[in-house]
Amino acid sequence: MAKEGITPRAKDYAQWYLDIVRGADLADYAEVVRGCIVFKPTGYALWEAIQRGLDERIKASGHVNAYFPLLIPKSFLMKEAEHVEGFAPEVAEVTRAGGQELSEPYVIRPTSETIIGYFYSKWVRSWRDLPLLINQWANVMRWEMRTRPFLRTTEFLWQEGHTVHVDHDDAERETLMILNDVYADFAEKDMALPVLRGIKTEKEKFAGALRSYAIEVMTQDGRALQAGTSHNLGQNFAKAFEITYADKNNQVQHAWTTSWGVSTRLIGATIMGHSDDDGLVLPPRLAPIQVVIVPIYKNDVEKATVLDAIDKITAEWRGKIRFYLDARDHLTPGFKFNEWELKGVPLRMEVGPKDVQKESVALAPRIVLEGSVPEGKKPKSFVPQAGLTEHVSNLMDRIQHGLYERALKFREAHTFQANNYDELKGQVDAGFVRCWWAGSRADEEKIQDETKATIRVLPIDQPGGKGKCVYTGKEAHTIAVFARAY
RNA sequence: CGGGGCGUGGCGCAGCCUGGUAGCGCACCUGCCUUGGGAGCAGGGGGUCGGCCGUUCAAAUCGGCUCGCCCCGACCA
Repeated sequence: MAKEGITPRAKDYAQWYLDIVRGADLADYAEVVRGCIVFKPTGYALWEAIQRGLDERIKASGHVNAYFPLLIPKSFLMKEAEHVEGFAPEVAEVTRAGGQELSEPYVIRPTSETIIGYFYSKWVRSWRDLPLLINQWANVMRWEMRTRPFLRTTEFLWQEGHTVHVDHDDAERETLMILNDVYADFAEKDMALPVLRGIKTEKEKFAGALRSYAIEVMTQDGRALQAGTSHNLGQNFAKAFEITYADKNNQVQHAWTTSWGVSTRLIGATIMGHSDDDGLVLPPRLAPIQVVIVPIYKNDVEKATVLDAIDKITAEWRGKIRFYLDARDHLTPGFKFNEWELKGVPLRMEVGPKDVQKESVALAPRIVLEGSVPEGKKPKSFVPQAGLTEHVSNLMDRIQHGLYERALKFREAHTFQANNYDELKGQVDAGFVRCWWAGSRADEEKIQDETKATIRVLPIDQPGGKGKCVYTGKEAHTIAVFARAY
């Protein structure tokens, strides 16, 4: 039942993804600028919805927004050894401006720890200045070898939070609070995507961090997509940039910093997590258009009465339901049905002459809901106009929850337990693999060479107890989750 | 950056091997007619064939260089 021009997932998942991006009109390749995309209005509207949900949570937890320069003196990037090593290969430099060579080149920010660190060192003097809780919405640039719309582009949009704390524990609390109360909460409630929360291994952690945490989403081909990261930077950047404060005993201390970010990759996560062979599927809380209305009529008289009925029906929707009336005259209803399914609108409402007569409307959810008509037939139900606003609002909730449950079931069905390395090798192409782990960084690298899979996280929720390491056979106290990553 | 594939109206493609004034489907425009799951008919507009250089009387077609895109791999949010 795939739409024209949409490659079925089972045939070619990568091509399916690109077909959705193009078909739903989310982005255009910026073919004149390597690795970049244009966020078209629908794609950008998704980003705006993501910004709203996150910004609300970021501010509710005491942070404020600010903005730092796009250009960073190259020397700044060099100050934290591990950080340089991690980012050097992918930074773009500005060496010439104003018609002459610059005495010191700037780099275009790949992330802003360094320049923000410089300013924080000026702003922080006393323990009374802490915690310093600032977030920035910005674009960044990383010269990646291979790009993919939303998932990895040379330039991308994100938010990066940068905070300063008095000690390790306070920084750690912040790092975890962001992971749980901001990122995981947003992903699960607004994006309807279940996330796996955990700690990154040494091999996968942020360049320059003491410890990195992440939320990981499972895509429909069973791979892992890092959807957000939160880092306890320890005193590494505080030392590199001399962020110090006088404590209560007037002793000068190096501060502890954190940073955390999510990017336009979340748009890719939403696409990969929910969409199907008919096109994009959007969770109602994120959808720029929640209900599309398709009027049905045969002549001008019918058209007038139908549009009039729609006006009355939607009069009380403003501010409650985001809807759009597709009044294009030259297209048949059937064409519109398919087009809006491709664009992922959660609910379609049809209003025709029969509905006007019977004071009903036809409602067709984008996904099959629990307890409705099984696969094959597209579910469409006729409901009375009386009480419709509430009915539609309820449907939005049911679709939102339905999406979450569907994604969760999928993840559970594609999460395996490996007791030995052979099992892991066999399972890792199909999904997440949980196993006991006591290996080294070198062991992890060897596994990556042999299976393409890496440890995505050491889950925060550990079962306790002990077992045999999947690779070394040694006694292990930690469960790791392996997967192939995007 | 390595291996593979591909650049021809907005989109998808044919034409290239064997050089000779650029074609098809969809989309678009106009009109009629239709409209509860991708309607029909008629008329019409739109492309210096990714770019540059070369071979030739003549290049979408042959040769060289270059740019870009897609897939696979190494790097990454």
